Amino acid sequence: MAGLRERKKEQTRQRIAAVALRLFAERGFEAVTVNEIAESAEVAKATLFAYFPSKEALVLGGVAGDDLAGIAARRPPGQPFLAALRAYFRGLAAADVPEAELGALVTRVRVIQDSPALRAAANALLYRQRDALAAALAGEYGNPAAGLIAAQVAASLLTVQESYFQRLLDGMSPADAGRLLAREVELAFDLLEHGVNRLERE
Amino acid sequence: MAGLRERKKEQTRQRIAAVALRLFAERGFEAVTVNEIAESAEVAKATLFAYFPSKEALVLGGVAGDDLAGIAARRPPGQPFLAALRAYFRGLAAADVPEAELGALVTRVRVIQDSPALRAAANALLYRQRDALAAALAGEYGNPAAGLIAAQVAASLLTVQESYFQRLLDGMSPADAGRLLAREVELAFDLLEHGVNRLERE
DNA sequence: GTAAAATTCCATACCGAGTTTGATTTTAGA
DNA sequence: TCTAAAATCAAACTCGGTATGGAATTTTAC
Repeated sequence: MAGLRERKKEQTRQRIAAVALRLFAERGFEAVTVNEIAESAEVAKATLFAYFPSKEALVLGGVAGDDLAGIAARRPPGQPFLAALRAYFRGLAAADVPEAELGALVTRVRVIQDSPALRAAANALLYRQRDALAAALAGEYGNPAAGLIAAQVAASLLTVQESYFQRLLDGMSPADAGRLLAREVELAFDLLEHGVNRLERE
Repeated sequence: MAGLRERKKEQTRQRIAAVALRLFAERGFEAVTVNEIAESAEVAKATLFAYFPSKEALVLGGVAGDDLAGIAARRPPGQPFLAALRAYFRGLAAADVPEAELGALVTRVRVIQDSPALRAAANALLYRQRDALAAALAGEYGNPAAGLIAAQVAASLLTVQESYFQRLLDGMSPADAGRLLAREVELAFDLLEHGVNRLERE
């Protein structure tokens, strides 16, 4: 299976992505041209675009996002979908990031946040999540409601994620950021379940 | 004030936008080049880009979006902000689109919906709304909550708007679409105020 | 082990969006 | 009418991305 060809391809792919991320981190996404990346990675530009469909994909290529629709669809029968999602994100917040990966993660997040084009591309991933979740909920809630709920869920989770990453970028320790993340996850789901009115009363 | 200079600029601006929209409607956003548009409008490409910062702006230039933050900030004292927004959108849904503008509106919406690039650009406008609303609500709800609420509100209104436009594109009469829109506005705000749990009980 | 088939890679030329430049025209205002 | 500011223009340029056709490499079949 893993013939020479496959191995070399994987090496090349990773080399290109690593070179790109390093250059982006040094000088910013828009200030680096794909020609430079190709040159630094010692491939032709056409080869680079054979591995990655766009400049944005050099950074976002591996980012799949959370499979909201799948989590909702695979939940135990009888469990409300918001409870399933809450449990999933509670787990994510509790699992701390391995020290080894933290630096690379923060670098990548900083590169993304600093570039409007990358933020837009990341948002496009979210819109697909939203639509998939809406489809998964349509049977249960009917059609105008399912779309609204999915939109609110996706928007909430994006916001939670954004502020978590922002805290890491601001230099907060991963442990502290994780704790705040956990609280924000609970707040987000409370809000989704009970609405703004409930919040005001507290 | 409105000297010859200003009048000619306005004419040129509108001529460019009108030519662009016509070409986009005929052949699709990505199939028309800005060179063609400039040629058809009888201006140089550089002039076109002096009027519009991007190809997308040729379609979205006049679209400001609803000023969510302003509506929240200017509401009568004592009124909850969701009530103010609900009243505003209720008014929008009740006011029917003038027959004369309908064709142009539907054309523009179709062009936008048919183009990923334009949809992405339209979404970027929404993100600014979201952030402005979050800032306006920060004093009242504190910071993690205000961001979450603003995200839910913005996402909900986008969804409502999307399905309204979709119905117009599907050929539904503006009157019928308006009635459904009114119902969806109420649903969206009910959901925002009381959460998903309340919905399930109905 | 070797030849053919498939795949990968590269150099180059090309396209379209958007910017820059510097010259030319048009308008405003005295 | 004369001048200064503003608008327009053509042309060349940058950058992301695609197409092409051939060269190099790996796989596979014998």
